[in-house]
Amino acid sequence: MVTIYDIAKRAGCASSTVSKALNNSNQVSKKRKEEILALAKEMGYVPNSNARLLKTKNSWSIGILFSEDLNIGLEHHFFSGILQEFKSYVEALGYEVTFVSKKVGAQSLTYLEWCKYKNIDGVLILTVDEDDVNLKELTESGIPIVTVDNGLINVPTIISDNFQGTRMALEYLMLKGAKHIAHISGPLRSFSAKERLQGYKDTLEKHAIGVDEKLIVEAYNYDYKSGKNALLQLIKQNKGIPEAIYAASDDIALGAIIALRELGFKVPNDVSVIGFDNIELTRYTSPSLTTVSQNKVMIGTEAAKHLIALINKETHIAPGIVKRVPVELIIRESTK
Amino acid sequence: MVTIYDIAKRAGCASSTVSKALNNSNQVSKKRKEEILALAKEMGYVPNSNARLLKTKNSWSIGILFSEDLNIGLEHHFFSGILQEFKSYVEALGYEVTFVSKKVGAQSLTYLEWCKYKNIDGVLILTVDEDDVNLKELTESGIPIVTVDNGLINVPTIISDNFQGTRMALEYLMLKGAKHIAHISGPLRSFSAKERLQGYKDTLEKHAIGVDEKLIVEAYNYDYKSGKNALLQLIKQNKGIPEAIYAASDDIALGAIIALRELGFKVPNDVSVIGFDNIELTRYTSPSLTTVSQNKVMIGTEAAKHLIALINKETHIAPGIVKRVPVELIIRESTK
DNA sequence: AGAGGCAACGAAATCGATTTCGTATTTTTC
DNA sequence: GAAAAATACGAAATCGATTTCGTTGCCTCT
Repeated sequence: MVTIYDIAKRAGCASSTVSKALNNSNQVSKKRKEEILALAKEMGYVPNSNARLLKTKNSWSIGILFSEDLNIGLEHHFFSGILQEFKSYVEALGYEVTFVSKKVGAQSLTYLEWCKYKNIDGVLILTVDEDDVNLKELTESGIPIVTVDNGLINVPTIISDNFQGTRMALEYLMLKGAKHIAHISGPLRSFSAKERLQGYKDTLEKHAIGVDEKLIVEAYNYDYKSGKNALLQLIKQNKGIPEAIYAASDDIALGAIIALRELGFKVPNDVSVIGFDNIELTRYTSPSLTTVSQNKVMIGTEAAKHLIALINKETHIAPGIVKRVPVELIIRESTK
Repeated sequence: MVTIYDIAKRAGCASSTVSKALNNSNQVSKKRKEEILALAKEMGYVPNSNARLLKTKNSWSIGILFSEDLNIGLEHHFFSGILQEFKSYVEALGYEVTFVSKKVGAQSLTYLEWCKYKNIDGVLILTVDEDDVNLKELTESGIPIVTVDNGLINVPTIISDNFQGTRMALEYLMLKGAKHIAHISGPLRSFSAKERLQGYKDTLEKHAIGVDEKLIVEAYNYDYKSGKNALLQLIKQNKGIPEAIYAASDDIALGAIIALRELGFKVPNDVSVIGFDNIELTRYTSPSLTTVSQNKVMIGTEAAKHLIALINKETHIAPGIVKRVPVELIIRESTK
């Protein structure tokens, strides 16, 4: 490993001069600079981040909190899509993105300890167990943090406009003549699931339609199987199928459609179904799915922008929802 | 930030003693150790990774090379699934996982420079542009590296058994009576696509069936649209449809099925289709897809194991394929 | 009792950068 | 041409850990 001392020796100057030259300080003459830069290149010099950061602190690195304790992995297109955009944005600014861990070698650390240990500049919370005892310590530490699609107290949050999306979905179904619209909600430990359920109730109310609790079922998870089970439950509860179903996610909607098909019902002829997410494949299913599209690109980008602003102290920590990202209704074949 | 000096002051001893106590050295008495540990906890001491690594080198961190130059993002279930497993495995051992970048602040670096700068212990190459000029420099640097599903020269590779998978798919179709089996290959710049194409030719040969070039088309990408286009091309080339199609990925297969349906053909009655990957939703499509399942869990885990072994020098760098991960044929409704 | 060995600790060097401050040289100003 | 100011550089401190090596005191053994 070649160091600034090696360069200094060959250049016949002090290491401090080399450091200044490499940092383009105006305390060193143009001639010297060029000479030192050339030498550094020739000798294959690469700075040592540890030595540098020991002095300068700010690490140019951002931690991603992606807890696997929940059943949501990186495979989940929604989160991985957001992460992708977030990563692109911050990397272009010169930040490294790294996963927040709980261990270093044999030693266990809390999230906060790990972040301090690594001198992390900021954290994006993607998924996390809200009851994790170590979470609060982190969110109250003063380290810049943002989160997406989450109901974390005191953390700036970027989230889709679940109310607007729900309203658009329901009003579209109403426009097409549906009177009794069921809702398969997401698991209600999820913040977005709660918002969509609330949006469902609000919209019905707005249209002077009473909420029929029998028309609401909760899916156990955001996946196909839960969608299937929820649909069976829905039918049992109502002794038949409603005219239309608004599901809290595409996976749930697709699961419900499969179940409907197995029971001999036709979508959309017997029942219309709307999902939420607009995952890519919903264009290709049969029938293709009418759904509320979440803007992963914008969510990821806005999260990045906000976090960077916090890091640069261009904004202060405003707990709660700092940005509602608009959604879009994509009309396809699963609604008539 | 509390340092070992702060602790030393309160404990009435030297900083070196504190360091030894924290590292459980046997050069310090049990009584002192306990006293210092207690103080450290009370004072909220967290070590400084930069100071530590400056002396000790090994960083306990592993870089992920995930180039976005290709059209493959983190959303791609295959790669994100592998990453997920890899991450779990190495994090449990105390490694941090971080994305290899090309910038630090305003400064641009090559992959290798970045890894040296960060003192990275090892690298997993997930996706990368094989023609990137900076890639060779990295792979020849001597830093422990593994890659998956790739044809990188001189890099230990973990990959699915594409030959076995292809043979199983084709022999199943033959068993069901298909004589003329077409192949929609993946983009041939992809290593796996090449292997699957070769497997196709080998298997036909083994069964004394001549290879009909008209029955082979290359999809432009691993996605639905390319599958659709490839199918149209296939029909044009053959002035009709073959009895069966073996597609190099599920996305391609689904695209082909959509195209077939739009043209009025029934799957599997008019034509059988087999995919490759076993992405989760293929169980739920209509018809559900017969496919060759790739074992993402095993690929991710094996890649992790191999990289750790390289880091610990328990094995030496063996360029080329170090592990063929078995695949499995999942029979569903898209074949008759 | 004296030699040898061990346990427990501290002083100081070290890792590789950045940064402050002092000094010598050159340039500007009146 | 002398004083003032700007420029270019180096010495040394610093960041916060680890590690080597030397020193002390105490115990053991003959």
